Amino acid sequence: MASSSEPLPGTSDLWEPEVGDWVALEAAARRVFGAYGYGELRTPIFERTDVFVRSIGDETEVVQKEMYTFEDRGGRSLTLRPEGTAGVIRAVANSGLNQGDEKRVFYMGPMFRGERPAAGRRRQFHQIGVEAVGPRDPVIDAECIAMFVQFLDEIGVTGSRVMLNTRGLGEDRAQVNAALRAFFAPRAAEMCEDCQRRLDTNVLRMLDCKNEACQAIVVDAPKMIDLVCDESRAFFASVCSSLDQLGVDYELAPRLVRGLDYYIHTVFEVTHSGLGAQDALAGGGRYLIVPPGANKPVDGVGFATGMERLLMARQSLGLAQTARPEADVYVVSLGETSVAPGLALAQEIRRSDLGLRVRAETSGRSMKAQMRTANRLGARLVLIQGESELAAGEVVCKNMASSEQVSVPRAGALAWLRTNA
RNA sequence: GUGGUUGUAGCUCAGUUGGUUAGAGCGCCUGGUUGUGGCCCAGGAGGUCGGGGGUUCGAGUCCCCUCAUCCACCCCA
Repeated sequence: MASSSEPLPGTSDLWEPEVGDWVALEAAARRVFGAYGYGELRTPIFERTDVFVRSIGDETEVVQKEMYTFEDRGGRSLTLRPEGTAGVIRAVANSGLNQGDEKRVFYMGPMFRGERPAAGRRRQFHQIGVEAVGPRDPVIDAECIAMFVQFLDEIGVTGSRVMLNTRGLGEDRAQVNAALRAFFAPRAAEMCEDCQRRLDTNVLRMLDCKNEACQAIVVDAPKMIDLVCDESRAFFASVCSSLDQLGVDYELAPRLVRGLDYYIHTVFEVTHSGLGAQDALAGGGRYLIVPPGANKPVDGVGFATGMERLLMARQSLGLAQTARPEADVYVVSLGETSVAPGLALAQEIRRSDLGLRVRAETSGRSMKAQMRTANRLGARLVLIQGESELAAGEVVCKNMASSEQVSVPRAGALAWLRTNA
């Protein structure tokens, strides 16, 4: 295929009618999240690099090898956002967050990670995310998950699973790591290379290694819930009971840890079997992030879901795409002198309150060619205004489905459309 | 970053052990109706066989390199 006109690897052009599916998804998100009192926030697509490094964690996979980072003309290091939370926290802090304030926001848009593309993984991908910033309240964690479940329900995605775990508080980290190291150290020799390295760099991650040999060992590893402090245990119990009350089904996933450093307490992932190797439909949890320029951390809970993956899930369920015709009305002109009047007629319809999508002949082709075009565009109605109609001050109005057509006075064309559209 | 897969017309794909001007279906255009679409019929346009190099009398077919696709690993949405 032609190479220079192709989009960059891991990116793509999105055309109708697929765009219609995306718009529908976005509309559903706005409706559902709005119903929970969340408002839309649009943050920049790039930020100072440290906005991401400091909140996501400089030891994480995302920061170490996946970010699109560049220098601007002033020599500042900037980065295309690899996820949404860091920017939202920066924006919330910038807008002023008083003690006791709660900011509920959602966002949607492109994110960028320099990974190798695969099923459900793109370099430019699109997330819809939600953040409740302010209170550290387990009920909000539960409500957040319930909200996403409702969203899935409304867009017809069935068969997903909610996986839930806790990471404990930051203060637990040293103790948790020590306990896990004590468990893994004697068995490290039997585990994969990555895990042997992780023993020193990131013990937590050993818990969700997918290597078979490692999994056999991990099964017997101490569970997070048993390693964290009493406060964390109580918090987690509260999240679970709230979910029960909200009627949300979930599964405990003792080995779920997630890849970003800012998480505390609740972490969750929603998986779906129709996605391929990357089976996460959404992921999120509670976090503690120090916004740039601040010295006090900000509490929050949220999640992000991948639009591409939501669409994949829908497709795996056989949910039809919403193909829609390109036009509702086509205006046919016959003869050079009738083209301009035809365009004027089209303009009149477009300016009316009918809300019809109108295409009109611009180059004076044969009637057959124009009718074919009208048919191809999916136009339900055709208005024919040739030279003889112009002379008589009339318009021939045709219903494509029934093939019936009538001649009406030019002034009555809009009225005909109103009753036949 | 590693491994595998695929790359022929706008789309989906054929293309026999390398052999003359590269094919089909769909789509598109024109005509069959001096002003009427869909169905049908006839005709037509459209291809640097992803790109570069090599082997050969001869390469879409074989070899090397490169680019891109899809998938998997890593990790994640």
